[in-house]
Amino acid sequence: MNDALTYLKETTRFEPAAVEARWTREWLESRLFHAEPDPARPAYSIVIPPPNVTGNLHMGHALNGTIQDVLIRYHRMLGENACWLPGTDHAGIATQNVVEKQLRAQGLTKEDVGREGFAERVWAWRREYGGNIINQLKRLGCACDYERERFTFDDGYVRAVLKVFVALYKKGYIYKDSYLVNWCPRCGTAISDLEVAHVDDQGHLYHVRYELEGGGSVTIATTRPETMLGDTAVAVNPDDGRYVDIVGRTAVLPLLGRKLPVIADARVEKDFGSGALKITPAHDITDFEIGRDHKLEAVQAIGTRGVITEAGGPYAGLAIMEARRRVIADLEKLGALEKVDDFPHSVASCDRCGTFIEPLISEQWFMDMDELRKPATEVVRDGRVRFTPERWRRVYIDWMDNLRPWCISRQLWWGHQLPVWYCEAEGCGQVIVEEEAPQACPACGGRALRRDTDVLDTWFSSALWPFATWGWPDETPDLAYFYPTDVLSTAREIIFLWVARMVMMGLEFVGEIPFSDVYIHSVIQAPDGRRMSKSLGTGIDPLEMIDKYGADATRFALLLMSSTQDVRFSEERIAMGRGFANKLWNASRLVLLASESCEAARSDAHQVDRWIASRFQRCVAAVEGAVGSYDFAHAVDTLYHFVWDEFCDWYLEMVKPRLYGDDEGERAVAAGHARWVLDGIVRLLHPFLPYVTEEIGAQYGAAPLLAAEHPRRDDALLAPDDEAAVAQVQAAVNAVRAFRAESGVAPGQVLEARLVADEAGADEAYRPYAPAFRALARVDLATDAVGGPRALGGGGDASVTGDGENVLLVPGGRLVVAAVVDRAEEAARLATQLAKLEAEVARGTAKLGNAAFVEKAPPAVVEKERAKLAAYRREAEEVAARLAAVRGE
RNA sequence: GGGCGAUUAGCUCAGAGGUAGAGCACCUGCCUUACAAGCAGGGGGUCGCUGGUUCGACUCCAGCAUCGCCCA
Repeated sequence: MNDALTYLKETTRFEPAAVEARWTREWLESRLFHAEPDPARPAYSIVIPPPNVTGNLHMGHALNGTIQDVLIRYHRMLGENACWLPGTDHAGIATQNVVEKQLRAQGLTKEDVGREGFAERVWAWRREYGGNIINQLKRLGCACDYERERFTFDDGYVRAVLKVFVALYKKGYIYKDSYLVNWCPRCGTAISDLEVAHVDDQGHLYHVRYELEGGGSVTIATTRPETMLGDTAVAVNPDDGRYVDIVGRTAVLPLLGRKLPVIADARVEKDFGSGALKITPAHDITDFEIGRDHKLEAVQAIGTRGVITEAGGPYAGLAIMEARRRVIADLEKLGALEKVDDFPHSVASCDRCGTFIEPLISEQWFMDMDELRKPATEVVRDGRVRFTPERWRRVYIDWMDNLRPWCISRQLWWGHQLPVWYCEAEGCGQVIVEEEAPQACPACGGRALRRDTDVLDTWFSSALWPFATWGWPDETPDLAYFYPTDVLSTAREIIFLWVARMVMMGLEFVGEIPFSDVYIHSVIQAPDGRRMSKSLGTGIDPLEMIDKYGADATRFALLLMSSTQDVRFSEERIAMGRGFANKLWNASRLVLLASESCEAARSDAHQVDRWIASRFQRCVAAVEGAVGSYDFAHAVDTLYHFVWDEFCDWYLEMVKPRLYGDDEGERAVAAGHARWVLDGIVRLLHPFLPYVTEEIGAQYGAAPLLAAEHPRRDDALLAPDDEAAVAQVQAAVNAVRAFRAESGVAPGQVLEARLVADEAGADEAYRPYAPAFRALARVDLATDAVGGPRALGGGGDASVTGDGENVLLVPGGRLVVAAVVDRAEEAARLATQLAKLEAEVARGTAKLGNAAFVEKAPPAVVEKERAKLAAYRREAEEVAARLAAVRGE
């Protein structure tokens, strides 16, 4: 016996760890995952939604990686030239935070090492850890074209980013403006709306009285009393009768004494608090807009580090919360604090670090989206870009319809620095925006040029991912061949972060959509239904699951879990996946060891062979349909049940007698067919469970399966008659098994049985299955054609009422099983059976007794009910007769 | 505040206008030569609530409740 056979024979459990390591290595070494443009074949391409370079694989990545891998392997096996491009984005804030933390551990700040030194350290960090997440995908079995791995800071990519910036600037879409932005005092940068998280907080609503010049007062309500240091007006709604008289008067800001005009503006909600609003244009978006329209001064009371500025007078230098406490205390002393209510509200915080966001007026670069969004919305409206599940389409369109200018500048040291230079020459003020650093000012010739220190939002560069990764702006063969890509598979919040921006940029710069399908996958929650997150301690590491159960098992479970919008993580399902991989491995051992040397060869000589071939076609069709509609849960569920329930539990059990029989020719036919089915299963399953299938395929020379052909459905192999016949045999075997278990007949005991057919020929259908009955039900089956229905227990047929004989109703007749059973137990068994049958008869009688049903239901449904009722009646009568006989009546 | 989704067995989830399903857990019996990570059998659910449509609703419609997510 050779080594391979010994391995197969001795490995009674599929052990993933060693197998996975070996195949991962071989796959990578063989460059199997690599693809090159080949005009002779259709392209199928996916770009990975680039994970954060500082990230580690979490469940969402694992699910998304599995989905993309299924698609890539599936399409590759269909003969398409499939390429999955991996990579990471440079994650401005996150990476800067990581490296700053590293510096802090050495007692340094980024200012200590300088901007260039800092960049060097980021690159050093990236060289060491930046490959983590992509390497983790390898453990999942992901067939990425790793040779094509890209990073948003690759040289070519940087060129693309600068080109896009310059082009959009020259079109007038990108501009610099002073505007209220979300400012993170801890990160020290502006961030976009999408980087702001809203968290519920139990706050307070402070009612503060502002005196009016010339007598009287107005009471305003605010949740952030410290911002009053930046107040420049008091506003009321023009329709608010309570306040019409004071509009145009002047209020006096308590504590600072600043004079505030009382203005009327429709944006003030009459129902909020007292109906009068303090206006702080520098620190609130609504106030900013009101201030702009009323030409109010914007007093910046809070600085970029979250500290009160000089404008705050005696409070200058205080941190925000401390300033709030002092302001409240001082207002109280003044008697200006009228009351404080509990007030639950939501607070904006930085998505990255959790610090409360300060809306702040500052000079930033913005990108106007008005022109870009129109075509990007249109391609979704007209279906050129499809969303699955379809409901996300509207989410995309709604978001697009409400787009505001995008703040694209960040005050970070890690990112694509703006290609913007300012001429420092006295009185020149020229702004130069070019891809290449200018030598001199084109306006005045001055050589003193200062580059803008801001960098671009990471998503500005990620938006170019579907085409910059293929070599754009150069017109590369890769770009021509692989773009547009086929599908972007991602999480729902990414619809805004990337999907929308990728579509806009793809249309603007390549003139084509970046992908035709967007698949939005499930969110995997913690087992208790909470969000899976590291900070909550609810995260579950997919790599631990892979270590414990194997990559195939993990993939299987993730796919099975991926059916709805949110789904709870279930480790049991991973165990289920492990069981499945093991089952498949063992079924393969049976087939391969039963026929050490034979070729897969389909045979249609036996009904059971035709049956499994037919069932397999149905499975292939179901998988094809499921993958085609991104319904991965159904695909794996179908495969699981076909392999386990039909192939293992029925087909292999029924084919065993032939596989182990004396007839050599018959053995070869059975083994050849079993191998044919096994090979089909292995190829069909490969995109889902790549490791175990590859390991099995290698045992008979089919590996690498990625280069094999995916099974195509062949309707010529569908055999409904054979399926119906085998279903009868299954029902008969089940009847015997149930009888044995319920009657306490020893499992090992072989029983004699005769089939009494109701209809001529019914026994013939069973005759070829005598060996199967012995193997599956442990009965020696003799068939006995007696023709025509006959009553039981009427005294005319002693054989079916004799002692030690038991009648089981099976399709097409009755099975008379010889077994001495306890009469009382048998009577109880029959009584239970009779009760069930009588209940069915009652149900059917009632239904057919309903005139409305008979009149209005489709005739086929009524007919079906009638037939069922007749069958139940007959069975009930027979069981009743048998029961009477057993009871000796 | 707006939107989306979920609510089915003890748990995690499928399903679907015509008699409720799986895996795990549980009970009974089996180490039957591929697999005890297995095999066979079994118990267990007024399908969140209230109305409506229909001959018939777990399924379709409306409202409500609870939970979750996304957006503001």
